[in-house]
Amino acid sequence: MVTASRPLRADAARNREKLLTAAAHLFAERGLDVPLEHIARRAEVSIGTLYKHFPTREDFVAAIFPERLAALDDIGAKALADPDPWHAFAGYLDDLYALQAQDRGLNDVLARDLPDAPEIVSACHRGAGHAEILITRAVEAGVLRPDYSIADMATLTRAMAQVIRDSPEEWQRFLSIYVEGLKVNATG
Amino acid sequence: MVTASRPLRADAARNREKLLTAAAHLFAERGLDVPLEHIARRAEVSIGTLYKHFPTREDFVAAIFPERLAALDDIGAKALADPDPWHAFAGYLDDLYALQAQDRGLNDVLARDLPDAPEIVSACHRGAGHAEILITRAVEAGVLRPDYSIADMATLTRAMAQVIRDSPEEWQRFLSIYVEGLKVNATG
DNA sequence: GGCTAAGTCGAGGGTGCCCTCGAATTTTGT
DNA sequence: ACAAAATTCGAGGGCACCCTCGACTTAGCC
Repeated sequence: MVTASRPLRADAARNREKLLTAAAHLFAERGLDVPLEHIARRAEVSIGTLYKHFPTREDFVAAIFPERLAALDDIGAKALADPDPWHAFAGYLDDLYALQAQDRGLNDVLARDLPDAPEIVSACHRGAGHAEILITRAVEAGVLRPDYSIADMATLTRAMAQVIRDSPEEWQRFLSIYVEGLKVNATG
Repeated sequence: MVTASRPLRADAARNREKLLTAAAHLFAERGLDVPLEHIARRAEVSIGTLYKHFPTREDFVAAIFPERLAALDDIGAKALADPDPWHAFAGYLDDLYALQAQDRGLNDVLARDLPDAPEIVSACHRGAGHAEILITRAVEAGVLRPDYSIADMATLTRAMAQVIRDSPEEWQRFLSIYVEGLKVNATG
């Protein structure tokens, strides 16, 4: 399936690179919805060339985010290595949203249901896998409310995306209140 | 300032009414960003006539929402009448977001900083006044975490707006978790 | 009925974004 | 150095939305 197409011509490779870094910057600064024309301009390349290399916005997303989503695995690994189930779980949330807060584009990727690139989907699945384990552990240790689920985390993620967007200074406080509500001793 | 302009001609009054109800429905169903052309179409009135009556989108908002925001006062009054400070506070939040969940347009109005119509602003101020009292009461009763503020509620409102938008079945659960985190016994 | 002010209409101009396609240009292999 | 292949370019067509304006219609008054 994947045709091992002959290498790109020198100028094409250069332009592809320029487009990629332009898109990476603009996504991070302005989110996933930047006009493609802005990307082309910033890359100092014509709009036609942009479409030659990346026929759809999704192609940009697929090229840029899998690498960034690797950070998710790091965060997951770090949390899984933590022997304290509560600290592991809460730390995971902190790290996850800190990541989102740094990158408007990533924030969009994780908040939307949309992005369909298979590599993105699988990265999210891996992330959900880690989260699942962290949740189970914390529940079994009796420190996390027993009905907590991945679905709740998905909802939280969309809410956090919004909070990060409109008040980037307050997301930590907001999260800490929510997390407080998850502690098992709080139930009742 | 307010010129007591002579009464509208019959057809004009009729059209104004049609526009208002069309806008009210569309705002509630689709949110504040519906194309004005859709409102005109639904009202069976030309786009020119729409602009005659409501030169800006804000004019629609200003005409429609003050009435709906009256519900805020009811909710506030109900909560203030509740002798249990915790129940009053938590009930206020429940009622407020239930209101938002029923009306996509209202959800937008309360989530955005934008809408500048003076009547909207004052309704929100009144709402904030009630909330302030409820917070103070609950804090003084020792049931609400003492550092909780109106600013936190504003953040919550934006977060809830998002949750309501993309998972209308889950906002109650989400809110209940958050509120759990606010109980004073939960701190620590 | 007829006059006039008030109101209605919708074509059309403006903007911003999307995407395509053929002509012009550049790289690369010989 | 040259031709073929690959790539670039950007004008321009499409679409959705915004808003205006002058020609037409109608309500309301005598």
